[in-house]
Amino acid sequence: MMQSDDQFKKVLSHAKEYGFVFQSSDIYDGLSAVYDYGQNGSALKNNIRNYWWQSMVQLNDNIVGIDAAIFMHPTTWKASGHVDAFNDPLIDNKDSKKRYRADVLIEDHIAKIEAKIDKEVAKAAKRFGDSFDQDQFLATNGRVVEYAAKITTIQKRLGQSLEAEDLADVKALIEELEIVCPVSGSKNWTEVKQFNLMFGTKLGASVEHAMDLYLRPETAQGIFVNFLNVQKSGRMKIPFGIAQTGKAFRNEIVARQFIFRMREFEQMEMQFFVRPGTQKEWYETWKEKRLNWHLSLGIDANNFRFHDHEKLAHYADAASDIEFKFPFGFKELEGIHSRTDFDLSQHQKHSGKKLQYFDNETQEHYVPYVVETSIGLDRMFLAIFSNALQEEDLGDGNSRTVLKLPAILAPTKVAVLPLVKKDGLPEIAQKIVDDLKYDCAVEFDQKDAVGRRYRRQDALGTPFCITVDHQTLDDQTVTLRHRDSMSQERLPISEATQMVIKATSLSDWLKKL
RNA sequence: GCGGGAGUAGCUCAGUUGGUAGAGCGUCAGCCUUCCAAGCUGAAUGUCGCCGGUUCGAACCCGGUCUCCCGCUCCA
Repeated sequence: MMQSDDQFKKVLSHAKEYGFVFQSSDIYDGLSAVYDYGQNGSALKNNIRNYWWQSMVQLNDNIVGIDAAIFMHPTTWKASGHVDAFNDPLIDNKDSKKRYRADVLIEDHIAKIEAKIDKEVAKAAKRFGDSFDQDQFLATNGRVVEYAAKITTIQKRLGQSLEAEDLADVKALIEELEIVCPVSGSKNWTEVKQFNLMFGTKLGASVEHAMDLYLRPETAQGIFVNFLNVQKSGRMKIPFGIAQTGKAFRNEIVARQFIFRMREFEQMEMQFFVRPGTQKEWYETWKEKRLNWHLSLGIDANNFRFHDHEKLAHYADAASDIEFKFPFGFKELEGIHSRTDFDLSQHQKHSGKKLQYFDNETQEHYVPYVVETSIGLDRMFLAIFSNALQEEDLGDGNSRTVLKLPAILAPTKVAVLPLVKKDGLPEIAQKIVDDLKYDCAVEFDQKDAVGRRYRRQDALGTPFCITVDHQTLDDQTVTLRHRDSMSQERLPISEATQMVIKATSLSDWLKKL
């Protein structure tokens, strides 16, 4: 645990020191749970996004990409369920310091009353034996009728209070029912507070004509509302997928752990539309495909595990997370969910537009089922970055800090270094840089001893260094130095540059998928 | 949001009972010319997170506030 904390701290300070991640609005003391990507971080993030996009959209001829707007029609969020589900009345117990959803607390109380009714019924059934008429008993037994009436009253009042957003009355109800905290047993409650997980804003310049909008809390809905547009204009045949990357926003009560849980974050999602009844096999297929994608980046398989959900959200018939071993433990990196036809059906209902597909094979219309893969780009960044950052013991009493990023993801692919700053070596090195920059991200560095420059590039994750020395003047060869092994090989300039270009181009990596 | 810890140079951190700031590394300029961070010379960088209070005087004491870390809580 201690070790993990230390590792996490190193990740934080390394990210800042080497221009990967800065806190947002740093000079104004920062903004809670919002981060900016720096010169190297944005390059790494773009590379991750690009690798995902290529392996989804380019490699699969039945998956296409879109880029939907962040603003969406407000009804979208009613249909998706976010307006209700992302709106929780919460209450704290001052003694146990535990937080509860106020409505759940009251519903638990109702469940206790229901348990009492069940008990009465059971007792009566035992007493009367075969002649017991349960319906009649429920309607006539004084105690049971009283309980039932009480439940109805509570439910009605809770419903009215929540509907009117009368939070004071919700608290009053909790007090009147003498609900105690399950942990402390006390009735020492705070006020009920409303937490809305969606960010609201206004469309329209004048206040009276403004329309309430939300910043999207997930990108998936942009895909669902465009289902028919894409299917028809792209002549897509089921099964097919729509991929999208983009920002989403959640007003988290608590956002922590660096870029793991941010208020503004980026998702990479693919919604795969399938014939009803085939969702299970597609779900399994995508679980496997997605894990393979992660493994293709060369990260140890022991850092990944599946976590199958036992408690499913109301829209899902299967759900699993790919968890990654972050410095603070195994946490969700990607979700693979079988979402049934819930989303499309909901949008069909709320919009009044048919969102159906005619299947020529089966000669029938249906609302497709959806298998979703949804990964957090920022989480992927953190996974890659924290896994790559290593303090390596060189065995001779020295150690080095090295960022072992997959070559295709590294912000800079190669640094070109003149061994010394004279004798025309810098000019040759600069020439190599100028030739290489059309093919990959390349850097020039002539400051300090060459060993120190190697270490600097190690810390930035640059996979290759090309060093120009005096021999280069004679025979046009250079030293190609490899980041991970620290080994060197002597090669003609053109061979060295071709090797770098090949090792850092996507195609060889994509072929492994 | 609650509880605990923390905030001093780019990074890691010192700073004695209150007397207006230091180190190492890094950065920059120059010298040296050497294939794995440690040679030489010189330099820059802080309103000690912010605001207020106590005091002749605050990095230090007190209050508030912002931010970060840990635990709870929440997590489609």
